[in-house]
Amino acid sequence: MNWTDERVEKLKRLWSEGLSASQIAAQLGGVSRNAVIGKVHRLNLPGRAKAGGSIATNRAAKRPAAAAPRPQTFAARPATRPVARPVGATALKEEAEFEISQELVYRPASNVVLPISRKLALTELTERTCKWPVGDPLTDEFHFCGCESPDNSPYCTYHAKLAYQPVNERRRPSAARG
DNA sequence: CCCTGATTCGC
DNA sequence: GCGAATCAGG
Repeated sequence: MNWTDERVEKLKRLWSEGLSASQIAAQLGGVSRNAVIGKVHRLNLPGRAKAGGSIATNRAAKRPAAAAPRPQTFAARPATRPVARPVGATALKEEAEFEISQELVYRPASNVVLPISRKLALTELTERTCKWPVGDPLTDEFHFCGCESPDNSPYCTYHAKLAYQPVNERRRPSAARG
């Protein structure tokens, strides 16, 4: 993944908007935050005052990302009857949930930077956009990640890494030692 | 420890 | 020029 003019411009824009290097790396895809920082310096872009400097800046910059629809817990509650949920839900929906029920609930790994979903519809996807589905296909909220996907990957860097992990497969509590 | 950017240095 | 490794800080 090389620094095309396009990507450099995006880098400049996001950097000037105050996104952190790791955030920018997530948006660009295919590069590490170190790569972003290195490039920023080579471009002689204005730095961030002092290292870690104003975290306030970073926090503020992050907010939009948080506001964006987190690729929220995308999977599915077990067949155990849907808890209290807006019952606009149809029988069809319940059926769908039943079929995919694996007793798995996916959540983003804690140490992974979420890309900001571009919320593309199916018809808006191209070969270069992440095709990771977000949300419930039976609602209007449903969309695709749409972030730039590196290489020939169908997914952005984040989703390609399978950042989603089944909660119940994470870290056994004890495995006691001694 | 989590995160941040800064710097170094082999490639 | 690039970016992993490392450093220094919040």
